[in-house]
Amino acid sequence: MVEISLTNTRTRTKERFEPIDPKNVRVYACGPTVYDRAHLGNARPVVVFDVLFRLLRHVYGEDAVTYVRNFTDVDDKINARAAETGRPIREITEETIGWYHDDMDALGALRPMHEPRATDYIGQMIAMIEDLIRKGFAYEAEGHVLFDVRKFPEYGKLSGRSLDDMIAGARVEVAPYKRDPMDFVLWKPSTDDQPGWDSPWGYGRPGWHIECSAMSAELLGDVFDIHAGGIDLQFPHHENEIAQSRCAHGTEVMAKTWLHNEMLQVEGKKMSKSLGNFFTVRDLLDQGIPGEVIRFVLLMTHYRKPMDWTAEKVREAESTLRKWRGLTEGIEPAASPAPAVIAALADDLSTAGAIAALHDLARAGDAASLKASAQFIGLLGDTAGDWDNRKSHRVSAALLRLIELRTQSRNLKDYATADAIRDGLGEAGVQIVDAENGPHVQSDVLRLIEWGKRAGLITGLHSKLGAPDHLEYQIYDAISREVLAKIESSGSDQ
RNA sequence: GGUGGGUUGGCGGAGAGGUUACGCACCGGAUUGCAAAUCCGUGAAGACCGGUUCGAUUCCGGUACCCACCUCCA
Repeated sequence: MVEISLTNTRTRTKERFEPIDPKNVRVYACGPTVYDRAHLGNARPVVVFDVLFRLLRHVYGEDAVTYVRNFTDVDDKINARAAETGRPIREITEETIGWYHDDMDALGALRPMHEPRATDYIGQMIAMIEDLIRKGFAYEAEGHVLFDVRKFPEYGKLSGRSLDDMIAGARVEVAPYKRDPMDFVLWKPSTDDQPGWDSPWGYGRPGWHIECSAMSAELLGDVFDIHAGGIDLQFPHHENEIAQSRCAHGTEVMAKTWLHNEMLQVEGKKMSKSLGNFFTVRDLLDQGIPGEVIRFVLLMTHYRKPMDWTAEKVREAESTLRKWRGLTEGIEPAASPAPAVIAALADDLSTAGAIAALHDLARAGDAASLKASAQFIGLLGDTAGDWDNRKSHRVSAALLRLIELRTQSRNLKDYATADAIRDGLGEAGVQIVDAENGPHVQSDVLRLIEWGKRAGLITGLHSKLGAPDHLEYQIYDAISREVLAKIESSGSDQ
């Protein structure tokens, strides 16, 4: 049996992972609030914990792992989006969930077994809140129900803070009805135009944190194996979840192991709308960066380190994958992934180590093992990386004509024209490569994007409404026409 | 102010108290009309200051700098 070790944020140590029940290993990951397209930062935990899911299934058996990831579909950001667009909340959340599935599927992430929506668990949340009030951990005040943090001495333990420190550094104004400034909302009143449900405390809606406590208890039990999420959720979200769940259930822990991934940066800076470096997964896919390449880049960096998204990494990932795809084309994958890859992943999910092991396999020429191992972490799949087989979609009449012209020129040893064609296309990152079986086109996605922007074919980054169709085709066609015009005009001069 | 994380060769990024990480880029060679790809090969490192040790990039202490969180956030 492979031994998995994981860095447990709760104990701040790397520990050997031992499931509570090896026949049913239970994992909960905090999912998205569904009001907009998933941005790249949302994708990191999805991909990282997808690898964890795959590893657990490998070690304990396909049917021995229960993986839950929620959708938060009641939230003030959603209300705001509804108010600003005039659309019904349900329509927005449904649409966003559909987008989320599309985008995460494109990254090769397996769907969890359960994807509960908060609004389907309002009853359980109300029951849990009643329980907390009954046990003296929560109180009602002015239509709100609040958790009384002073009743839970271990509050702050997960994030290593003391209540007094937090109060000293707090920058929020404190609602007057709170007994302690750090008390947080379990239930709050709704106005008629806000989503709400009838409750013992009147018409209202749940606070942010209670949903995860209610849903994880319902689907995984009072105590489960792993709770995962971004490090930014450690406080207050996870701290509050722990307080609610442990006090309601009277348990020593909520989850045995807590995993937190570090944040994502873009070109060395925090991704933010104001810096203009904010983009969604869909933006990248639409620009022609394959989901597999995005996945590879996300896996290049260990999950507990801040990861920087750079153009250079995209280029490197693409070239590596192209190489491996060439090496494994038509090869039947081995029966199981290489032990070195499993060993790397078992060591606190070292995806960078696993990639290094894949490089070893590639260098050794073990294509079957490379393919099996890469597929194990969601790479070199038949569909997820469907990006090298799209050549036919890109080829327009103008491009065909150019390729033909160049072949003719080469046959006539008119290398000046032949090279002018290749260099011209090269301007936009479109490359003609002479292989044994004839010329074919390849593209440098980043240069393609750059050229597309300059030519006005790509406008704006944050595409909420989906991409224009065949953006790549348009760029290919545009540069081809440009080069063709140049070649033909210089030809007629002679 | 509080809490947590980081600092490795041109870039990315690992492990291990003493033996080449690895990848990309670069450089040299083979191959190619030229490229691309491929193959072979050479270089190059561990923020700073102390300590422990026969020996530290790897352990301990301190300093500097960077980042995140403390407010919705993966």
